[in-house]
Amino acid sequence: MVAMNDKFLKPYNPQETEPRIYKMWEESGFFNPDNLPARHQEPFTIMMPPPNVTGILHMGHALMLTTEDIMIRYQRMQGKKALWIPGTDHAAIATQSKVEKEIYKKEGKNRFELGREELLKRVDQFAKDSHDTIISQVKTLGSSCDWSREAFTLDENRNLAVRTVFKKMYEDGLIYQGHRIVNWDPKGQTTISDDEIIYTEEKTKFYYLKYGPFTIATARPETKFGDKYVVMHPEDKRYAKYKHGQKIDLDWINGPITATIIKDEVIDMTFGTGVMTITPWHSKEDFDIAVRHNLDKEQIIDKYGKLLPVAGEFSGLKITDAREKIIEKMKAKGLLEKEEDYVHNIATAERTGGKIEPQIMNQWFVAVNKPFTLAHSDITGIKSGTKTTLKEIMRKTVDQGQIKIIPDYFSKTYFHWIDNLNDWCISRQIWYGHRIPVWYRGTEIFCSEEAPKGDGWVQDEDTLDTWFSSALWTFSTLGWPEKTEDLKIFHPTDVLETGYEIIFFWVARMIMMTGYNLGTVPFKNVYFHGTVRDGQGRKMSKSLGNGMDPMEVAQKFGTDAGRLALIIGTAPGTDSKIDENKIRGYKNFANKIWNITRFVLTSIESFDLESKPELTPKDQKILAELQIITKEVTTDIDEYRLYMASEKIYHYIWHTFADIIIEESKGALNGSDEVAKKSIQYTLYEVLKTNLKLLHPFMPFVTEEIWANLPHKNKSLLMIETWPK
RNA sequence: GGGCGAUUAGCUCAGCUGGUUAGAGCGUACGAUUCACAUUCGUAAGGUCACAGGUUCGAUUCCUGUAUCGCCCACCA
Repeated sequence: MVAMNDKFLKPYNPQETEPRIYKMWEESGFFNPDNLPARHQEPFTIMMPPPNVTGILHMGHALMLTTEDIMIRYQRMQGKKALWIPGTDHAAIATQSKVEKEIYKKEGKNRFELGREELLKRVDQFAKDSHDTIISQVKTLGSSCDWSREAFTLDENRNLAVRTVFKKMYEDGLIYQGHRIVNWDPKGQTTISDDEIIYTEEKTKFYYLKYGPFTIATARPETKFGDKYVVMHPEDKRYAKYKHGQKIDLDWINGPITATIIKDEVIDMTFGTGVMTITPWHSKEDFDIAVRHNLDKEQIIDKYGKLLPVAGEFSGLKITDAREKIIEKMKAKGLLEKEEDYVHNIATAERTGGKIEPQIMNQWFVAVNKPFTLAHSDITGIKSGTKTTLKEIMRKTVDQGQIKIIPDYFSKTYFHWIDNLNDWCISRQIWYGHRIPVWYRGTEIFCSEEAPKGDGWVQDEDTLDTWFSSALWTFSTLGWPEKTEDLKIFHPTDVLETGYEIIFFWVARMIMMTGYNLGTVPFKNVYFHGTVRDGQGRKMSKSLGNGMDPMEVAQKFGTDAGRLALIIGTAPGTDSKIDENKIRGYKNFANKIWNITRFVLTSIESFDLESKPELTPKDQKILAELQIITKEVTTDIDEYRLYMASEKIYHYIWHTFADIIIEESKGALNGSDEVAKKSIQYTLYEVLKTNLKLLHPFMPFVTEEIWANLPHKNKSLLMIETWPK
């Protein structure tokens, strides 16, 4: 006799169930692969892309965590030694600027008034609070990750990894210091990398200025004070009478100067007047021209965005204030020929919104094209002990198929980026982050993991780009540079699951750093998920007020429902839309399977679970079809088609199991044929059990709760049950 | 300016390597339901698979071009 738990008489209650089940999982210890039963030998690893400690999780995080949890739960049930390491990211600039803004709002102080030590104290506290919130949210979403191995990109172990890598690359000449043109953010008071720039359209004036016998066009007259080179294309017939290197005296903004003619092929003869003057200190293109012809470079704008003494009477003015005044003066001097309206893209800093002012500064860079010897290599196409470059590592690993990108078309984007890649500026003039492990004493310079002995050494003030430590994530989380057992077992990892928007920031740099430090790949597969949008396809944002809080979803509909709503219909790499109706549908589905269980358990009350009755042909057919579905679902998950797998299970449970199998079972259940009755009782229970297993990775809570209340003996937690064949 | 992707039922999308009547979910319409279901079940609605060519015995599915939309990259002074 089988007694049904009374709880099935009421509708499924996710709010009560989910926290209780999560606690049970945690206490079981099975999130940690070391505690799994002996059959779990072959490793399967995912490193969680660490959420920034800048706030709370959004639906994008929920999609990420759900996708990864499905993969991990599935592999765990497949008998893999499944490891999913969770963590958080200090997100240097993002976090510091957020805290800075708050302090300024409340106390009216900027970071320089506060001081390095005090600011770091505040940021640390903020990061800690934020971390705690995030962790509890990750748990609410059902993530079966190993909390005993949790990591933070700025903790001691990760810092050691960073220092170790820096030193090694410094000694290999792959990290170098140099006066080069960088993206300076006057608002954030730091450099940023090319990838942290966002271009926004700006309407402005385009001025045509008389420069001796020439007319030059510019949108930025305030940078023109020091311009003493005038550049044109060598084949431009209009200017054929001027010779390269020729000197010309002319009257400029603040009086007479001597200009030098430069001929260079980068000039576009069709744009403007085909002539331009250059400002090498504040323009990448101009800088390149200056380097090519060995020209002088002069700084015009300081790091606060103010004009330097070279601007004469305009010295000390902010560039925006100076512009009009300069134009007035030029007009008065008769140097302004005409002005036009003009729309162009200006570079702004992603985090602060500051207008980027290129500057020549002494910064640290990673050389991506410089050859070095890779001592040990498991990378296809690069032999151990041969010369290679970081760029080649990035290219070969994907090109040769050692890393598979899903969906495949993103590899095109990836290669395109690599082709245009320049050296990576890694130093930042902010305080929150990994401090550069370099010390100076007079003209001496010292780089190592630890500070040098002796007096008078001063450490470099700068910190590293946050992506530097992120780039080490797959191996720094496993204990590198120690040669740990974990590293041996779990690396390379199996899947990197992340958003396509960080393919360059993170994915490429992980490949580069892992190739360089370990001579291998960080992961075998990259799975990109898309952006989660609202029901109308708009990006969720605070200003639109259309954001959806995963915690509210969990509260209102249950995490399981939210998970399924995020996964079904979401092919890798494509954006997905989600609204409450969709989630409500899957909440009903959770209740549907709850009721199916109720029906099945009521129907088998007289059945002996230990027996294996003779099956009717009809029931044999049902079980055979179930096996086909099982195979299809398994293949879909193996090939990362989670959206298909989940939909198939959903469809099978609702429209085959409930609508057909159960409906048609009623006759036999209520009939007098004992053989048919026993047969369908057995079949119903088998179908239920298999479906719970198939559904578990997708809807872990409701399935585990039902499983716990099934009457058969010798069962373990559903999360470590064997995946059906 | 360069690159990538999308265009399939009212809406949101599937359709993997080309093949009999092109699918799902939601929505809509009608009907049935206190017999597992804070409901559920059944039935239905007639989409030139953006457009134009091509390859093929045969294309929504492959190729070329066009149009519209979206995303990414980019130093046009």
